Amino acid sequence: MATTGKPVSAEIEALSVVLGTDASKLLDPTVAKAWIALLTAYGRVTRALSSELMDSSGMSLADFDVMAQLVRSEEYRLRMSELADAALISKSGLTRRIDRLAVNGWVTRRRCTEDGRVHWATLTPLGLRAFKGAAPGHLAAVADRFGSALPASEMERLTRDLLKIAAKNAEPINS
Amino acid sequence: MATTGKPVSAEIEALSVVLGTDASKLLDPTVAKAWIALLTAYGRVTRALSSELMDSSGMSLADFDVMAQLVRSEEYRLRMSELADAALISKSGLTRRIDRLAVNGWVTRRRCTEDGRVHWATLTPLGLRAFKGAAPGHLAAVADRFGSALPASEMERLTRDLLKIAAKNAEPINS
DNA sequence: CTCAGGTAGTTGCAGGCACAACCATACCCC
DNA sequence: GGGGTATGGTTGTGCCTGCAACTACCTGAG
Repeated sequence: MATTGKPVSAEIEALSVVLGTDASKLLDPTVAKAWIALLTAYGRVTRALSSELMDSSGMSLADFDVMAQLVRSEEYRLRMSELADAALISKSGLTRRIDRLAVNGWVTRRRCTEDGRVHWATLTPLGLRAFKGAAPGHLAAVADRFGSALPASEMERLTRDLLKIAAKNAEPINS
Repeated sequence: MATTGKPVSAEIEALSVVLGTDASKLLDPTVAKAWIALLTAYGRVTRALSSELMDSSGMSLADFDVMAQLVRSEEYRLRMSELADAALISKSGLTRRIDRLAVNGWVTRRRCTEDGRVHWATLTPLGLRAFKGAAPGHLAAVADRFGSALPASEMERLTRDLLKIAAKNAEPINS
């Protein structure tokens, strides 16, 4: 997902005066702190990973995600919409991403002969090589910047908590 | 990245085949799961909050952050660079954001008389009213979508873990 | 056979982000 | 004072995002 850092939210404390009501009734300070921590951690890690990957391999984080999905697919190919769902981006976003990947020669787009609406995005041998070149460094960077911060047991708990949050907000990207 | 519903272990396996080495040596599956959970949770929550805030108050998440910083400031004003640091965005990003906020009449930008390099961004009465109108709903949305997913003790642990991750990646946005 | 309705994908548009180069001002030191 | 250097902001560029409107195509009901 993506890429460059998104906005980071501000402190929510000290708003009580302005709002005229006790802001802590609107948002528990404990929650506010956690929220800011999430935004900060996400922003810093993704910013760093994104620029490292771009520098080392010339691909964006989103490029990597898309190619990773193709790598794990049957025959290195997926339909556009499957791919969009798998990479958690919008259909239009994927169209443009595939455009760029195609320019690099990393992916081809071909119309499906059986169903003319469908287009297959297929990883090329060149794309596979690019991915192989990028993956070790990128995975190591994730391990370093994110994975090494917590012991395994804590990491598992973090995962459970984050998935609970994600589950509370389950809405498909592409409606 | 990849946030499919499929198990991460499968992903690691597929990568192992392609990479020719054991991918789990590059990235522990536990870490991979946590990383994907982080991306998913962040993406879903921010997307939802962003569109809710935009629909209800016509401001972006980043607009809200910037205005929140001004609200908590002395005399509702900050220098551009202070504000950029506080809102965790780049200087250029802030310049353009203030442009837009100024068009709405929510913020003014004035040159400092004592130091001609400095510009003060000041929240207008109109901006304050807009913020007051937006804040309760937005804070409630954060509480609902994020805060209600975990009990307080778990939320505190989550905060600690996320801050550890953030600390591992401490790099200023504006160099 | 045909036409309405659904599905797959692309495009127009509006915006968001950061980096690097750039301009203006201030400051300091000779 | 004049020139080098640091600081504060803005601009140029390029990439990213998603929604809504649109085209192309398939499919099932009549």
